[in-house]
Amino acid sequence: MANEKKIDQVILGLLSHTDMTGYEIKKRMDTTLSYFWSGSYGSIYPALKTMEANGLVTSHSYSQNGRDKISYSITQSGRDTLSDWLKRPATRDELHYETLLKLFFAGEGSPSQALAHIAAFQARTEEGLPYLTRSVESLRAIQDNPAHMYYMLTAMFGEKIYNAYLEWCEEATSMIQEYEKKTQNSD
Amino acid sequence: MANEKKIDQVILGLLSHTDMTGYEIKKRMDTTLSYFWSGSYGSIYPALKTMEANGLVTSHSYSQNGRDKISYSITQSGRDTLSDWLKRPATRDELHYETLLKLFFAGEGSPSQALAHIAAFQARTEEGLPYLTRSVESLRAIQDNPAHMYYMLTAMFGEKIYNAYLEWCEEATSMIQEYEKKTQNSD
DNA sequence: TGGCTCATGTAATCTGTTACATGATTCT
DNA sequence: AGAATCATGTAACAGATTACATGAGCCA
Repeated sequence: MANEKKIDQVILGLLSHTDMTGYEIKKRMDTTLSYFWSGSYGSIYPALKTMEANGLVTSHSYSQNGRDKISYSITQSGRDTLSDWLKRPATRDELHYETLLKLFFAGEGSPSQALAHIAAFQARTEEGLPYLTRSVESLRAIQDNPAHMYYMLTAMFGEKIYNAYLEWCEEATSMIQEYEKKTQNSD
Repeated sequence: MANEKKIDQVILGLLSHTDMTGYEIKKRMDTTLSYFWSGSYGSIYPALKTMEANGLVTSHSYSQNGRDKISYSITQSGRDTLSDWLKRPATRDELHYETLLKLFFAGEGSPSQALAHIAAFQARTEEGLPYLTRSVESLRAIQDNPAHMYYMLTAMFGEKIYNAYLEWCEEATSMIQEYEKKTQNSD
């Protein structure tokens, strides 16, 4: 009955803001949503087809700059579906930190490997943080629209945990380096 | 060639510390690893069977308190597989925060719904935090073993981000409440 | 006695990724 | 000219969850 497929809800949510093509939806996931959601073309395009067949979205094809595009709009039925989903409590948050997993078992490897995993994680985080900081700043300025407040809140979440990541990276790195110094082990 | 199936690596990692039954592996995931990994019986038991067939683990059945158990041990081949995996960089961390998703689209719902999602997230976080704090404290005391340092580092990670979650929950809650006051909207 | 936890397991299903294919346009 | 990006899409596969089944022991 109730549509629980998450990818559908994400797409409906994005379309509730503005019309988009499948390609744009993917891009949006890779930027605005990247710190709390992800999805591939292989899930987006089929989901759009299915939802159109079910009357949750409509499409119209057009050409822009010589490129063929298919833009999707949310229907009232789609809005109702999204609204129903928003009413229900979140079932759970699915977090799979491969980095943490490798660190947890790092006793089977070497300290330098552990340091490398942390450094890679740190680099990725540092790369993503400026985008979040900019988002928070620009959204703080425009308080016209309730939706903008919610965007800001999620961006604030991202900014906060990214900063927590970076703090942790520094602490963890120096603890492992201390340990290396004490044991004088090479690998 | 190289075994990339994550559930296999998690199990090998746990077995690298000590022998365990499938049931114990599941329990461990739900406690020690819960803030960065999860898995179900439906993935654990079949993985154990397959890995036994491939010589990565061995099993022995016994009875304890009248209960039949199957305990698994990691083999040298299993350790090699784990070690190979630890050498390779983490491909990516998969984070799916359903809570954030519902908040991002909360403009299509009501402020009270948004507050409810945050409150539920806060409650779950508050429930899990004491376990992490205790883990960090007890692991800080025993610095005998490199493996313990890595456990502590992951627990520290959990503690840090859980505290960041809670800070954010308070900020987000009061911002939404401010907004509600300004607009005097009921839902 | 009834309900919960311990303990193992399977089948159906879901959901999604990866890798590929296609072809046009824009950038260098 | 060649590489990268825009843009859509599919097929094969991977990986995991859910729901169920079974049965024993423990607690109130």
